[in-house]
Amino acid sequence: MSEKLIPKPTDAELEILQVLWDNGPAPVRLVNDELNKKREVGYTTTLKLMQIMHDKGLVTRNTDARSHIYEPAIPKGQTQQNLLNTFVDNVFSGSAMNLVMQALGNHKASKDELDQIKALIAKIEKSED
Amino acid sequence: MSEKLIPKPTDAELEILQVLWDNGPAPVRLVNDELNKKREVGYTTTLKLMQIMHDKGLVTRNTDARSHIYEPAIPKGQTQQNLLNTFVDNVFSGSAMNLVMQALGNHKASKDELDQIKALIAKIEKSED
DNA sequence: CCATTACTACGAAAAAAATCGTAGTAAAAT
DNA sequence: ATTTTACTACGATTTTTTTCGTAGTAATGG
Repeated sequence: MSEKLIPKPTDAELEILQVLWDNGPAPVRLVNDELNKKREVGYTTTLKLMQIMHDKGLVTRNTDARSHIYEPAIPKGQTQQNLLNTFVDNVFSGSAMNLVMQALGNHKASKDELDQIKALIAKIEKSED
Repeated sequence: MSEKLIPKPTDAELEILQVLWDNGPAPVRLVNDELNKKREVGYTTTLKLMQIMHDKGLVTRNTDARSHIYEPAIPKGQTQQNLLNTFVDNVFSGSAMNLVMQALGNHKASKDELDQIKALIAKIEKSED
């Protein structure tokens, strides 16, 4: 028991998680450098955020070395799924299908991608018999 | 010039927009009643938010009658699309297909829904020749 | 009429999120 | 060994979002 509830990451926190997912475990310096490729952020801002994320349980860290190494506490896919569920509720009144239709309709998908989706659908249909 | 940029609605603002989209143009009272079916919110809170939304250009209003009638300034589908784009960028690194796959994979879709998607895909494929 | 009710306007407080400066200290460089 | 550099810690500020109280006023009912 005492399952600690890990909160939904905020937008700024999500940016940091993206860097960690893409680059693997990393120190603040690297994360901050990555963020600064997109927009200007102070080092201590990033540091503070990552410390907060650690408090919240969004990341774990190894403090053996002087520069602490952070990594996501929750796998990318699972976090995406959580955020997706909330988003579907908030924006599409809970209808994932509406979201899919809208996403499919407005982003142009390549033939490969469409094939992938068809394959996935086929798989779902098969497993549902 | 001076194209007024309409900002992304916040979460609380989105709840209000949902009510307006579902119910059509409505006064604050109705919106607040609807919100209170889900959670407790004070009337003046809702009023203030809707006034702010009006300032931001998210809603228009008719002030002829004593109780002002609000309506969304932007159609539901377009707002959903905007939010979807931001969400895809933030959470799926810009890949709408990844999002679709995840949404399809984890929400169980009914046969009808899958058929709808297949039809949509077929349509997309046809139009792409 | 007068009292009650139902609105809007608006300031301001409370809460949540993001940003940064300063202090302290270990490591590295000279 | 002294200076410079590179970190963490942490308080505090700023910005954004959400919430609400109070005041003023038009409409409504008795």
